[in-house]
Amino acid sequence: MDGDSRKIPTHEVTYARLRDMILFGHLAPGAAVTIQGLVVDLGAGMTPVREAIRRLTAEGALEPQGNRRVSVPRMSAGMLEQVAFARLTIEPKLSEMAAKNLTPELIGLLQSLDNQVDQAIRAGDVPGYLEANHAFHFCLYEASAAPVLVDMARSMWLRFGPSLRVVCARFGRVSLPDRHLEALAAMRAGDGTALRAAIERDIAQGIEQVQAALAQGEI
Amino acid sequence: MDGDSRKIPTHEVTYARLRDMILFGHLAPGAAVTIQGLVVDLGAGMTPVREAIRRLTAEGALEPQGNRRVSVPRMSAGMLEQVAFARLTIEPKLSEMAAKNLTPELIGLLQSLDNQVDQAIRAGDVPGYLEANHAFHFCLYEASAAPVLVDMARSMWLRFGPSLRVVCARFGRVSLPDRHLEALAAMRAGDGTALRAAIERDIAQGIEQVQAALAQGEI
DNA sequence: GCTGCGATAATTTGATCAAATTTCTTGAAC
DNA sequence: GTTCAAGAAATTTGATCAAATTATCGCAGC
Repeated sequence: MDGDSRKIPTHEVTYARLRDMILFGHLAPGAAVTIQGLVVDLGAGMTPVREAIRRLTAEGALEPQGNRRVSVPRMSAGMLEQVAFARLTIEPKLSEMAAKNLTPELIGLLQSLDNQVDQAIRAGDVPGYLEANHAFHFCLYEASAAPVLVDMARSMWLRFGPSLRVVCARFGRVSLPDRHLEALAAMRAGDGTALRAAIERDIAQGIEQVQAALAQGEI
Repeated sequence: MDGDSRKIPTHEVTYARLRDMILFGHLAPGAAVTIQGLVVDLGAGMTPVREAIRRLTAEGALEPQGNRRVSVPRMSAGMLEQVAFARLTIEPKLSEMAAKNLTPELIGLLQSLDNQVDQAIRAGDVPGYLEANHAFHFCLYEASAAPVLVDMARSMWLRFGPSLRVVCARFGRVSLPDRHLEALAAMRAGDGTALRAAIERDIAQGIEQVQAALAQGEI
């Protein structure tokens, strides 16, 4: 029962939980992240919490404030520009590399993940949308067999995460044409170049959302 | 006043020391990195050592072995390809961005760092060369005011580090034309495009060194 | 406005527990 | 009698926790 929950160490679980909180916009930009706070909230010991915070700080998901405090970074225009450049460089490349390794089974899995994305959008289920969208992208990227570049993409998504909560607030106002359909069509056709282009447009669209929110001072 | 030795926390110092050991090729690829070993070697407590290892693992500088041990990653052809792509994407971009912010004082500092590089090469001082070369590149990159991309570059250099010890063994056999001179000339001329090109060639040259060593089974 | 005091939180240590690896032993088969 | 292998003890190393220490911040008093 709880014997197998013992298999996976506490600091890994704690890391995963804190990471997902950041990744899916549950933590506001600028919010303080304290060790003792997380010890209480997550019910973990001090050492696992420390490690989770350190790891995420190293990944750029959290920001040291100088005076040994840590907080969720605020997005600025400059940061967004850098993240946009990195994402638009790395992720299309990953897509193209993945195209060579896609099997019918994997494409089927990606299709079902995209169905979950659509379903979440129709249901207005924002957390569900974010998780399914993340799963879709990284399921594809991991097929690239390029762990170094996937790590870089993960870091960029973590820097993006806190801003998602404001983008979510725009959901009602802005339509989201689904680039994933183009991507899936390219996968089935075995067309790496088209897949790359579809992913590139998908990313550019997401970045524009955040850029617009930023310009309107919603972040 | 001199209480500043206590100002900077132990885990930061420990992190910096371990990072430099990796960055400058003092640790062999595949070598085991144990907490207790570092506790003895670095004379630090267990918690600071743990944190240093976690941070560096998150940065890709160390590799978990599955059975909760960590080791220095071995470079493979696939890894090298990914690191090469990332470096050749990020670092020329950083150079071009930095070009806009270079002051005469900064160019002077970079010139003196390059002098240290030359001096170390002439003296056959390998550690000195590695440190000065690193300082030159990141002094330039930090002028870009793009901390996100600089972090990515740092991570790539850390993945490169362990391979440097074998590249160093080739020093006697291979000549190293100095691309830094072209870079410095471009800086003085205020030519961002030329600076970008010079740095790109410098990086490509370094990668070719490792590629050649890898092909000959020296790693 | 500056200084010292108290509260809060981070840092660090050392001890203890758990997991994994290595080594040693034992027993059976040839 | 020798060899090999399975299993158990011992050692090494990692994980977690709780207590003691130290730094930082806010606030009162001068």
